[in-house]
Amino acid sequence: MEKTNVFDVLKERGFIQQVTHEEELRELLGRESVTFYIGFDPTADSLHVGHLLQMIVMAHMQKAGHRPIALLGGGTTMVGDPSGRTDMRKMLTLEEIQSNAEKFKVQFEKLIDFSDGKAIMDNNADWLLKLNYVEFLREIGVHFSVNRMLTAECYKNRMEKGLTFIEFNYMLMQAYDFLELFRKYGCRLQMGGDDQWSNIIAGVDLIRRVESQSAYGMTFTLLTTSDGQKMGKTQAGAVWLDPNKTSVYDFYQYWRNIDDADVEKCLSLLTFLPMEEVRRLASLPGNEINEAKKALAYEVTKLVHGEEEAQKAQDAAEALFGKGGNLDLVPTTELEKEELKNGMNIVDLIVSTGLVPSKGEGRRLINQGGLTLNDEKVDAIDFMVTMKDFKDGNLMLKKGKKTYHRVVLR
RNA sequence: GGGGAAAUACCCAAGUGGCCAAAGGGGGCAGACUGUAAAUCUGUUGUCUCAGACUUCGGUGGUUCGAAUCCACCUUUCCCCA
Repeated sequence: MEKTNVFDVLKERGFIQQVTHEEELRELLGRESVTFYIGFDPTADSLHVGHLLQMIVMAHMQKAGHRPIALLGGGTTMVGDPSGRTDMRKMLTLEEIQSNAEKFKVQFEKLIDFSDGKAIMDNNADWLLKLNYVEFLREIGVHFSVNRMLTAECYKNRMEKGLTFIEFNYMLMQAYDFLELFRKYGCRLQMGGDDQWSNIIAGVDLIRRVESQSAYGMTFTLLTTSDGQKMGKTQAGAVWLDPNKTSVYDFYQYWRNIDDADVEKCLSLLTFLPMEEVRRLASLPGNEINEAKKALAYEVTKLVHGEEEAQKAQDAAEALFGKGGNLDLVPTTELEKEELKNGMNIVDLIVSTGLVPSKGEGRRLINQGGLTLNDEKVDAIDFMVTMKDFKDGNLMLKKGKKTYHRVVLR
């Protein structure tokens, strides 16, 4: 059977947004093993859902026999990418950046096989931090036209809000990264989110100019909801891949609750389910679409947290919303028996579990009829919780329709 | 370097001496309707020992019985000129 070109796979699944030299690149990918890179700026101590998409692309590419380089932006983060934002990035210290980079590594390894040189991880701090300013300007700077840079999409909105010189340089640094990786590993292709387009073509042009060799760029669609919002944001902030920052249960629930309109997109971009299956699931009518959401939640959770955890999350969800099942992964707070001896005010309890951030909100929640304790609506803010409310040492709180929290006695 | 404008709650944005915990919108949360969806409608949205009290309008001082509102200085941002 003829091997499918990974280019076509990416295209069919809807990843590709923009490509340089489309025909040429497709042919190259079909012909030989290509080393490519995607950069990740360690601006936070965990990757999030937006990065997941990029990791999945790397995995698709690796499966097709290409060699990924996950480039940690230890150097570029010192400067800050102005693309896609209207304000300046917070400056991070070198220590913060390096510590974040370490955490990224662990998360990459879940999706990408770094054994036997099948994939590479590098950090641009290694070459960017020791650059000599004048040399850099003479070698790299000469190839950039400011006039042209100013017309780049990524600087457009910054022209109104203000752009500092340090950020303006980001593009040169990223272009230089590509050149460096080309020289070091023969890297021919840079991929990234669509907001990286300007930076990517800068690198492609630089290699073509300096080395007179062909280099390519490709961007993916940004993960957005049907109404154009960036996906992976909740009221509590980003959805993180680190289970300590976003619990596995919450992670599962995030996907389980995705809009109908976004199900197909997510399935095709964030899972490895075959496209026939994706289409079948996405076209389920009416409330059967929930099956697709379950599949999505399970698959994505499995990719990030492993099969066992995904199963537990699913069990927990079944237990809460359906019947039976294992409650292990439901968010839980432990309470000392001592603390309940004289009863505990319900408002204090929900604040201490983190279900609500303040007592004021707790009272409001109860007054509006939004709190349920063991399937019974709590109707008084002075309700006292006592030992009697625990069944087998368990007490189940529900905020609104679907936020559950378990309290167990120790 | 010179001139001008601005900083308000999660975000945008009104408010120019007491009636301001601060309009309006967005967002969030909850209720109804549902399919753990969307849309829609309703309520709510500083903190606390919620009757009442306390802390908020870039910062620090000042004027005043009383300041988000007036004054001084500081910080930051933007615009125009060089």
